[in-house]
Amino acid sequence: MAENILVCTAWPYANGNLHIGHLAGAYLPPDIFARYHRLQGNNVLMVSGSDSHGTPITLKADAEDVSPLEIFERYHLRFLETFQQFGITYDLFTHTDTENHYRVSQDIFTACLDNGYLYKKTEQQFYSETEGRFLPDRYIEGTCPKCGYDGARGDQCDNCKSLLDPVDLIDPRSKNDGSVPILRETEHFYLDLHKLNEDILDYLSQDKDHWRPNVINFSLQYAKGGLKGRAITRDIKWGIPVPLPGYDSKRLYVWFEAVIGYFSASIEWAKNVDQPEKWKDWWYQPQAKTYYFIGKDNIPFHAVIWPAELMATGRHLYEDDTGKFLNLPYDVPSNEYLNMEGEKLSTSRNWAIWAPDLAERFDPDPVRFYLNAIAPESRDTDFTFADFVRRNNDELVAAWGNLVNRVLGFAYKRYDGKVPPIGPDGLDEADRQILAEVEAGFETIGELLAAVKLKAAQEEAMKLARATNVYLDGKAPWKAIKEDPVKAGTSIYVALRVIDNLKILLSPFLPHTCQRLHEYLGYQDQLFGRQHTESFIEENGREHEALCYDNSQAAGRWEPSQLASGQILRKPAPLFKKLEPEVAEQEIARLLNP
RNA sequence: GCUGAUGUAGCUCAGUUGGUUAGAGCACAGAACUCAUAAUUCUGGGGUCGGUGGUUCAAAUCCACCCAUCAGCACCA
Repeated sequence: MAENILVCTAWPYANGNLHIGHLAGAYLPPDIFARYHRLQGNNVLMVSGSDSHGTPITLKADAEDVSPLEIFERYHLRFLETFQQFGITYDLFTHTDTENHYRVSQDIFTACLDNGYLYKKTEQQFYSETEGRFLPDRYIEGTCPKCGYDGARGDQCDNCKSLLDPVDLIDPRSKNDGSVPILRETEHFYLDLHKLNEDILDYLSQDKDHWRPNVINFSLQYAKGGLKGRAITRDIKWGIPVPLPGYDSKRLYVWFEAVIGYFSASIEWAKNVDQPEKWKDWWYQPQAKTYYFIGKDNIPFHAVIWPAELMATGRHLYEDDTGKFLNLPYDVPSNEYLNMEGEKLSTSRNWAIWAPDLAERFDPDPVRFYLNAIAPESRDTDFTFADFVRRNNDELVAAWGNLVNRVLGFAYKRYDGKVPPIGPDGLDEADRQILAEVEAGFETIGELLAAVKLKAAQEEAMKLARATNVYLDGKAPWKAIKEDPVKAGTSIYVALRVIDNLKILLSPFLPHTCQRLHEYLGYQDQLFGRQHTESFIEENGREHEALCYDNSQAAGRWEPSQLASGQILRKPAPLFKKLEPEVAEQEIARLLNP
C-alpha cells in the first residue's frame, strides 16, 4: 500500500548563496529520502522555498541600497539553479512572497485569533523619529551595560557575547543614521504558547521513538521549561500585512509565517498540477507521514512552535469536515553542523564552499556521495578537500565505479555487446549467494532509508559493491573465458544483474550516474522524473519562478532486477573521474585567496 | 550561567536490554592477480572507548563529578 510522504526542507534565507553546510545538512538528505520513497512507489510531495522576508534580507538590502525584493529575487533564482545542478528534486520550490502564501498565512493568523490563541500586548520599543519607523533590535547600537563596549547591538554584545535588551543599552543610537531613538509604545499580537503547553507536551510524549535523541530531548526539555507567548507581529514594512484594520504599519513576523510555507507550498503545488484538493492527502490523511529536514538551530521552531501553530489553527483549515485535523510533524530529522577544514563555516569571513562554485568544478554525484558520507547526522563533522578527493578516488571510483567499468567493459567486448545467457549448468552456489545478498539489500537498505539513516544506508550499499568485487575475483571470468566461455558468461550475467540491482540501491544517492549506468545496461527509459523551472502567474498578475518535478515518466522501481539475457548493451564509459591530489591544494588556495 | 547533544583506531563512523581477546570502510605494511580509471582480492599491524571516582563477578555500555566541541536560551530562524 502506497504511503503519503511529505518531505519538507528548511526555507533558505534568500540573502546569499547556499554552501556545503546547507546542502549536507538540509537539502541533500531530504532528496535522498524523497527519491527512495518515489522508487518505492509512495506518494511523495517535497516542498520548500526561499524565505523572502526576515531581518537578514532587509539588512542586506539596506547595505546594498536596493530593495529587499531585489535581494531575494536574485538569490531565489540562484537557489533554483543550485538545486537543479545537484539534483534536489522538489515537487515545488517556491518562495514566501506569493499571493498564495500571503493568503494562507493570513488565514492561519485569523484562525489562531478566532480560536483564542492570540493575545495583544503593549510594549516599549525604540522608534526613530528621523526615519519615521520602529527599529529592530539589530538596528540599534550603543554601549554594552555589562562590559562597556561601545559597539554593542541591541540584541547582543559582540564583545562580551551577552544577550541584551535594547532598552538597557547606554547611549542608544540608530545604526542607520546615528540619530537617537526614543521609546514609544507599540502593540503586538502574541501566540499563546502557554495555553498550548500541555498539548505540546502530549504531542512530544507520544510515538517519538524514531526521533533523533538530540531533537526529542531538546524539544521536551524546552516544552517542560514552560512556554511563554511569542510576539508574531512586527513594526516593519517588508512582510505580510496583518489582516485586520488599523494595523497598516505592522507585518506578520517572519518566524510565524515562514514555517507556514510548508503548508502554503503544498496548496500551491496542488493548484499548479490542477488538482486543487490534492494537498489534503498529506495534510489531512491521518496515516500520511510528514518529515522536516532542518539544521539543529531550527529545532524549537519545527518541533515545538510549528506544531503549536497547527494546533492553534484549529487544525481543520480549508476543510469542511471539522473532525479532521492538520497533521503534526511525524519526524524532524535535524542535522548537526558541517565544519570545513576544522573550522566553522562563516559567511561573513567567506569561510565556506559555495554551492555554485562547487557545481562549476565537480560533478554532482561525487559531491552528493561525499556530503552524505560525512553528513552530520549525530554530531558536527568536518569537510576537507583532501578527504573529498580520497573518498572519491578510493571508495567511489575504486569500489563502485571500477566494478561497473570492468564488468560492463568485459561484457561489451567479449560477449558481443549483449548480456550473455546463463549456461546450461545454471547458477551455482556462489552465483545464487551474491544475488541473494544484493537482493536482500532492498529490504535492509530500504529500512535504513525509511528510518532516515542515510549514511548507514549508503555504507550498506557500498558494502554490497565490495562483495561483488569479491565474487568477481572468485569467478575470474577473464581467466575462465579461455577454457569455458559459456561458464564465464554465466558469471558475467550474474555480475551484470547484481550491478543492475546496485544501480537501483545506489540511485537515491547517485541519481545522475545511475541513470547513465541504466542506459549502458541497455534500458531506454528514465529512473527518475524530470526537473524543471516554471513561471507561474498568480491572480494578482504577479509572476514567480519555481522549481518543479514531474515524476510521471519515472521508471525506476525499488525491486530486484530481472535483467534479460540478450539485452543489447551500450558502449560503456567510466561513471566517475579520479581527482588529482593537487585538486585539494588548489581548492584550499582558492579559499584563502578568493 | 542554564538546558540539550556529541566525544570509540590517522580519518569517517558501528557498537543492541552491561558479558568471551572492542568492530567496519578508507589510509598504512606484505602477498596474489591483471578483466578494469595502477582499480581488485587476501593477510597483517594499529585503540588504557574524553578524564576521574563509584556500582557490579563483569562497564565503551549504569551512576556522580569534571573537561572539550556544538546548539538553544524567546527581536536570526
